[in-house]
Amino acid sequence: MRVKEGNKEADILRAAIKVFAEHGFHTAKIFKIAEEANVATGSIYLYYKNKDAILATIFEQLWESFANEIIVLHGRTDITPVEKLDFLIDFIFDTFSSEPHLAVVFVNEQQNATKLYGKSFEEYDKFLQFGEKIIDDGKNAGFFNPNIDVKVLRFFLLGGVKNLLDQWAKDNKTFSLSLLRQNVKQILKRGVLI
Amino acid sequence: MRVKEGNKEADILRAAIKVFAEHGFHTAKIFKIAEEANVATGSIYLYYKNKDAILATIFEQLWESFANEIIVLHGRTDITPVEKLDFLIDFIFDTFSSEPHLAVVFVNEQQNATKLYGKSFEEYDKFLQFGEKIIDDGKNAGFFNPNIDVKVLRFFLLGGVKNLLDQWAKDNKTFSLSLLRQNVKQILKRGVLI
DNA sequence: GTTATTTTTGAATAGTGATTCATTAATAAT
DNA sequence: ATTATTAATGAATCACTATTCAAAAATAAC
Repeated sequence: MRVKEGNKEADILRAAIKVFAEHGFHTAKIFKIAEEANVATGSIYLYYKNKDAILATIFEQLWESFANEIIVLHGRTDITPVEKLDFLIDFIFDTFSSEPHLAVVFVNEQQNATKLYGKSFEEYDKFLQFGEKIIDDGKNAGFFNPNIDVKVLRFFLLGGVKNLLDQWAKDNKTFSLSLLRQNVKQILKRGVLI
Repeated sequence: MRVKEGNKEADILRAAIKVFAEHGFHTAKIFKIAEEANVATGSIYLYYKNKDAILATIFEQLWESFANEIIVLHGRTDITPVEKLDFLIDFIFDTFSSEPHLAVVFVNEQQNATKLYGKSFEEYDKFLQFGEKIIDDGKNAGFFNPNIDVKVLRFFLLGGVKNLLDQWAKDNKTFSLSLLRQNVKQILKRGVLI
């Protein structure tokens, strides 16, 4: 009996992230992903049902990781809601700075991914839900301005961070990510006025 | 001699914005756009070279409008840089709230549009460039915090607003846009802390 | 009413690339 | 060494849809 060597499933996913980032989901060729993963075209279908399933897996894993992190943060009692937001921003920046291709896919292919069913929705919803809780806690504890709508903050922050990371990844990482995240935290907390 | 009736070119563009918003650029069918515009499939090619060209035109027109607005704002001497930012946010919100489909296309198809050459780059660059100028002016005049990187602010703000509008459009416009824009302005200026 | 000119149509074409599957390769078991 | 079983291959298939273009329709000019 023959046995599997290496981890082709992971190789393919890694390759797909790269190719999706470079070409976009729809213009990315399965052939190119196979090449990048050092497998034959057909092998991809041994590990993934089809092209859509590859994208779905990328988002599933990503949102799962984000949801897990935010749930842990929400549960902590040793830090304030303000610090929780800080750590969340750190986590997002850390994730994408170690995988720039993933940042690009995350920003550009959400729409395509949204069309596919599955676990990704659950985890994404969880992420939003606990983000909302942290902000509500922050309001109740008197840290955050109660006039600011929680949905607005949630989407504005997420969208702003996503766009920044996308630009950073496309700009070949020329500007410093740590400056970037400092700035985001500052804008968020204090605004831009003197 | 036969003469053109109506404005098919504009009809097609309008239809394309709708179909692109609903299905995404790559899964949008030319046939569907034609149907939506009440023309035959082939007629589309009398007015646009190909599918790409339709998307390019959408972005060209949009960025041209944004660039024009920001240039006028930048030139005004009767308002402060803070007010200029305010008005810019208003302009963006006004544009997209009157055309929700356009908001969705704008958010999701930028990557596809970026691949196409042409005027759109120029106008987009102009937009960013004058945005930068307004912020620099604001720093020099002592309104804005000089520690905040102008590129960060620019992309963060743009990304945040884009994401908000996208959610708003997809959410069938259930929440109030004017609340939304108030919140954005407030977060931007004062942050979220009390 | 006929002709000339321009617009519009929509079925046929043609290119593309995702997916399949018959074949080959590799290893384990005996 | 042989057989059984699973992994991997990649050329062939097949579905899909953007684009083309020959024909039809509409109007203007006379």
